Amino acid sequence: MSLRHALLGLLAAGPASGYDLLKIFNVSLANVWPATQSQVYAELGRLADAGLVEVVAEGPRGRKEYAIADTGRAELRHWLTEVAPTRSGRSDTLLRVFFLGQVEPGQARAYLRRLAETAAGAERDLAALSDAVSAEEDDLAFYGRLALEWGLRFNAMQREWADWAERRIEEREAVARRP
Amino acid sequence: MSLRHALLGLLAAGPASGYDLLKIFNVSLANVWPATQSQVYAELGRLADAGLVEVVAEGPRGRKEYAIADTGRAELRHWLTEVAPTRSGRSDTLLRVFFLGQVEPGQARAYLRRLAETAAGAERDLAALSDAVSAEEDDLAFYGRLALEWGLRFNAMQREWADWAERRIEEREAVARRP
DNA sequence: TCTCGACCTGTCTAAATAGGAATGTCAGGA
DNA sequence: TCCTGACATTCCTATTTAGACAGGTCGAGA
Repeated sequence: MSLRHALLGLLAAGPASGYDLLKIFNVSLANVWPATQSQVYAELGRLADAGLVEVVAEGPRGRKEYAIADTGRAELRHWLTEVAPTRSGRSDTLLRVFFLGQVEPGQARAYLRRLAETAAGAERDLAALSDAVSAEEDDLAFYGRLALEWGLRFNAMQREWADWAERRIEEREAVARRP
Repeated sequence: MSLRHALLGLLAAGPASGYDLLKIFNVSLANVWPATQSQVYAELGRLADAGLVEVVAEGPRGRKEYAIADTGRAELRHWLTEVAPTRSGRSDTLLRVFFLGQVEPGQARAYLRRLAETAAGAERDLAALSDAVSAEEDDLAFYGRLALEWGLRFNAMQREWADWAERRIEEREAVARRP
C-alpha cells in the first residue's frame, strides 16, 4: 500500500488539497503510481484519521488543505530508508511474449515491432518532457528528473530488445524453412 | 484481467491441473504475472463455466485436468494480436526516487546503491538460469528465453541507471558544499 | 442572465490481488 | 506402523484498484 506513502511524499513538499494531489497523480506520477479520485480522497481521510496528516485550512468551496504531520514525516522516512522495495513486475506486455508461439511467426514479429514503435514514441515524449522541464533545482524536480531518465533508459532498452527479439524469430523461421 | 489469458496460454501447450499451473506461476511466470492458489482455482472454475476450457480427466485424488477449448484458443489469439497492452508501470522502487529529497543525500545514495546491488544479483540469477535452461526448441522455451533476455537487459539497465543516479547526487552535494 | 468549464469532495459497486485455513489422498521412509 | 511431505482442491476475509456516479461552488464570457 504505497499510495499512502505517495501522498505523504507529495505533502512533504508542502500543503495541498486532494484535488491538487490528483493532478500530480495524473501527470508527474502517472507512469509510476497511478491513482484515481476515489483512492486519493479515501486515503487522505484515512491518513487524517490516523493523524499522519492534518487539515490546515478549509477554503470557501469546501476545499480542504492537508499538511503532513510529524508522525507522517517519520513514517515517510521509515518507508524510504527501511522498507524493502517489492519487485512486483506484473507485465501483460511480457506475458504475451511467452505465448507468441500460439500465433503465426509473422504476427509474433508484428507484435514486437509494435512494441518497439510504442517504446520509441514514449522515448520521444519523455525526451521532449525532459527538455521542457524547467531547470529549477528543488528536490522534487531534481529527483523527478532522475526518474525521468529511468523512463528514457527503460524505453530505449525495450525498443532494442524488441528489435533483437524480432531478429531472433526471423532466424528461427529461416532455420525452420530449411529441410 | 490477464490472469485468464495466462491460464489459456499455459493450457494451449497441453492439458494440466490447477496444481500444475500453480507451479508454473510460482517459477516461470513469477516475475511476469504472479498468481496465488485462490486466484488460479477460482479463475479455472470461471473459465470452465464460460466454456473456454474443459475438464478432460478427473484423477484419483480429486485432481481435475483442464484442456483448452476452441473458443479459448480463439480468445487467446484475439488477446495476443488485437488487444492493446496496458502500460501500467506501478513501481514503488521508482516512487521512492521522487521523494529521496526527504532524507539525507547519504541515505539517498545508499538507497540507489542497494538498488544497483539488487539488480546485479538478479542479473546473476537470470544468467545462471539462462545457462541452466535446456536448449529444447519448443515454442514455450523459445519465447520464454526471449522474456528471460528481457529480464537480463532490464536489470542491467537498472544497475547502470542507479550507478549514474548515485553519481548525480554526489555531484549535487559537491556543488552545494561550495560557497 | 445563463451556461460552460474549472474547481472540489464524496460514495458506490465490481473486480483483482494477497494470504491463509481447512480438508483430504497417497507414497515412502524411520 | 506412524509420520512426513508431495499432491490437490476449496473457501474465507481483507485490501487494493478501476471506474462510475452524484453533488456542489464559482468565475468568465456569450
